[in-house]
Amino acid sequence: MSRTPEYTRVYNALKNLIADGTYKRGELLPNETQLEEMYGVSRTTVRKAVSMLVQDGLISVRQGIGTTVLSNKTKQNLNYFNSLTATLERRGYDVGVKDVYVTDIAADAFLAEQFDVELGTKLVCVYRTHIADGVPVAIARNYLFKEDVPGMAEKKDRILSLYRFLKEEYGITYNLAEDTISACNANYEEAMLLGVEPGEALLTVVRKCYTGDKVSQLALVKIIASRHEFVVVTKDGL
Amino acid sequence: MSRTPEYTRVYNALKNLIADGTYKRGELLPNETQLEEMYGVSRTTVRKAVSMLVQDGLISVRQGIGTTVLSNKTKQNLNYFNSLTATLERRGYDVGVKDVYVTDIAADAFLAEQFDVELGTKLVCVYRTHIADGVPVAIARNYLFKEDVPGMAEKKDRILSLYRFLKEEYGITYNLAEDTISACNANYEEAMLLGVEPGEALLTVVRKCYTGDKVSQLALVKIIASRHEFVVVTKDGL
DNA sequence: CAGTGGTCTAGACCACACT
DNA sequence: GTGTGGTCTAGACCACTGT
Repeated sequence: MSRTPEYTRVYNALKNLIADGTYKRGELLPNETQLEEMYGVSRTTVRKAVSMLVQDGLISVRQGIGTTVLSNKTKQNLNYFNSLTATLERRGYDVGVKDVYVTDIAADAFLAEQFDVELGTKLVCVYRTHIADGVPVAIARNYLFKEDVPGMAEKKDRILSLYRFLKEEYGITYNLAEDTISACNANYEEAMLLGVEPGEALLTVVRKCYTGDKVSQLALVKIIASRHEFVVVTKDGL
Repeated sequence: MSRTPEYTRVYNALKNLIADGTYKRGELLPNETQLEEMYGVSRTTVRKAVSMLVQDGLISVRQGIGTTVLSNKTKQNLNYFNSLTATLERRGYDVGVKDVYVTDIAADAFLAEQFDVELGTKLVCVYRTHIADGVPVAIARNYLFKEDVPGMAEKKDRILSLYRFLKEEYGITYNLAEDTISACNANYEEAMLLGVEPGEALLTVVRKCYTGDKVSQLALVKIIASRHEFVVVTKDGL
């Protein structure tokens, strides 16, 4: 019961045992009672760790049968909310941004609705082009409340992962994100920035980040589809 | 403790109270102890129901503060795994399929790897064009094991929602799905089937459905991006 | 400080899958 | 029947937030 929860310890331990082949694909994990004993925790804690592995797509749990290993590859799936930078880094790319531009802006009708504020509310918009291994992969616009990030324009050169930057410089974190994923054809400007032909398919993500009950960041990201994909693991349902 | 779990009862009750405005946007829900008393259940059960509402994007939970209502709109988000048909129906479209074609096929290298079976394993492929309000929205290919769906070709006219069909005709259900979402430009054939220009952006979804630890269905779906989007709600993380 | 959610325990009984 | 995960309880203490 130290700083990190017990279920995190159990989760990491099991993830490692799956990664190193101690539990192989198609094999059953020890049952819940055995896991309780192995790690000296209660069933609640075991079940929390197991459900995290399910979210990772690493195991499958079936009542009456047991828990089987599906894969030994740690996947960078989007059930957790991660920045584009972090996702690309985990895939082994050398990640960077270029053409960072920070400007003040007043909320138009679209932004006012998204943030649920008055028209004209003072916002800051951060434009960036994401690079992986030297070539563009995505263009992003992030909108923030001006009052939340005083003096941001002067610090723009320090922005690589925006989420990390906001946390370190301003102590801003988010507890919930809602991603809306669709696609579009690149227009002329987007194509030039990304180095592709106009009309090429782009993945679009609109991300609303909540601090508490308030939308405190809105991100519009367009990603070259041939260089990126999202993985979502779901269970139950029809 | 009847057929439906208690947390489902609590979840639905709270969802209704949010939908009808008893708990309004920005307001706090009763705390966990109060909810225990209101519904006569333990804290574990309350927390399970609350976590389901978080997954729906309806509420936000903050330690030390409480549980606040974010929205009163029931969203059709993709944290639960649903068929395209079900999602479109919930949006109020009049849904159908056309050009259903069922054929036997032998696993090629790609399919053999996806299903983790030998090259040449006997599969069935179902081709369909999804229609909403009379116009095409998506084309889908679903691959199944031939042995799992004997005589399927003769029943093809009864397929509307494939998932419902498989459940009712063959008792097939899935306990896990892994969706990989990206985008592409429509080629000539796809454009003709969907009634769009070649090159138009399409959302692509590769869905692996698991029965236990085995991939038992693979779906390749291409959706007109301007008519569809995915919503994913996530919490925590960086 | 008081009040909130976050974590955890020990134990119980139910529902499902296989033999 | 036996063994698995699924649900649930009652209670405890920790960590964070605001006053």
